[in-house]
Amino acid sequence: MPKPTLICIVGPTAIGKTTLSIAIANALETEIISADSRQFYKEMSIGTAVPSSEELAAVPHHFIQDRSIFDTYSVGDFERDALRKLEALFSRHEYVVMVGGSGLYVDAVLKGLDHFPKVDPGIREALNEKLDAEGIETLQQELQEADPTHYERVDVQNPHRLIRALEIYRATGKPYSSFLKSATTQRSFNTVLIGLTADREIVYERINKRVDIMIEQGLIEEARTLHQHLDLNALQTVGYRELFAYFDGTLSKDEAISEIKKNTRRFAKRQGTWFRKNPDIQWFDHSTAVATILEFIKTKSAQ
RNA sequence: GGCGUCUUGGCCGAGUGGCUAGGCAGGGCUCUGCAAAAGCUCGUACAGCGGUUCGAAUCCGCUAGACGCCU
Repeated sequence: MPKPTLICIVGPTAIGKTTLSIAIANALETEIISADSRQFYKEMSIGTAVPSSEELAAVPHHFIQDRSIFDTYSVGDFERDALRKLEALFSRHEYVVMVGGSGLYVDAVLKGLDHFPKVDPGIREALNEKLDAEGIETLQQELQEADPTHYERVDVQNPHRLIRALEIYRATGKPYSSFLKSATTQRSFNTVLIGLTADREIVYERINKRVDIMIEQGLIEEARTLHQHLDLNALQTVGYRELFAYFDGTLSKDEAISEIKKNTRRFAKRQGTWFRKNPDIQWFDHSTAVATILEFIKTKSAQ
């Protein structure tokens, strides 16, 4: 029996991934797994541009708004859940489509992460407090002593990276670097990676337009209901934080909206940086006919 | 037509003879459980031409453009 195929669609935000994924899933009579780190949350819809109810009705979707902003969820959880889901789906489908703009989440499913133990959230809290109270130097110092190998490699200016390495060390007593196996994980499925792209100006235009539409659809009202939860990780999200700043009086409404556009543009740029370095991606212009892409998928998966 | 003021990188903006402000926008990049996060990094521009000077964005002249006032 041949290996099943995971068709993975990536690309910058607002390029049209959702539409393409539905067309392809439809043509192949299969289902869609979302690899979007913000569309998991049921409390957010407008700002995360989740598929519309018509789109969701057209093709079964997974990992769309299936948990709450109050849950803690990370790439590791997603890798595990997605693989389990894929196994189930591949028992009835030859193809499954995965779409998403979250590079790390996509890579977790495709290439796998090394296994790290669960860390008590209190440890991270303590590290964050240490950062606030004593500054980043103290974290750098601690890591230099605990894990000189990783200290050499990590971006020591980046508190997130420092804290991750230290929380593993504090939780296990073993250096973060000792968990890195960097062995390429074998998957039980083949992968066809499709990147959607367009000239920068076009992407930016689409982003600007989409933000205006989100505002028309009631993003401000949606954000207002979530304002009280602004500290939650799920709400460290473009489109919400800027509006929280507006509610708090730091920004005017118009400023908040143009900040959302700017931050979304920057996000798209970072997505580009991430995906560009993956040589396995076959890029298509966003105007490419679905039939052309389907043909590519068929040829590629037959190899 | 006359007189005066102004002209700095995509934008804003400091700088009044030597030591290449700064901000924003934009670009490039990093990345193994906070990832729509977090972090790193990149700009020798002074309207044009000529002159003074060892040396000019800074001084002088002409030209062009903008603005203002006068006739």
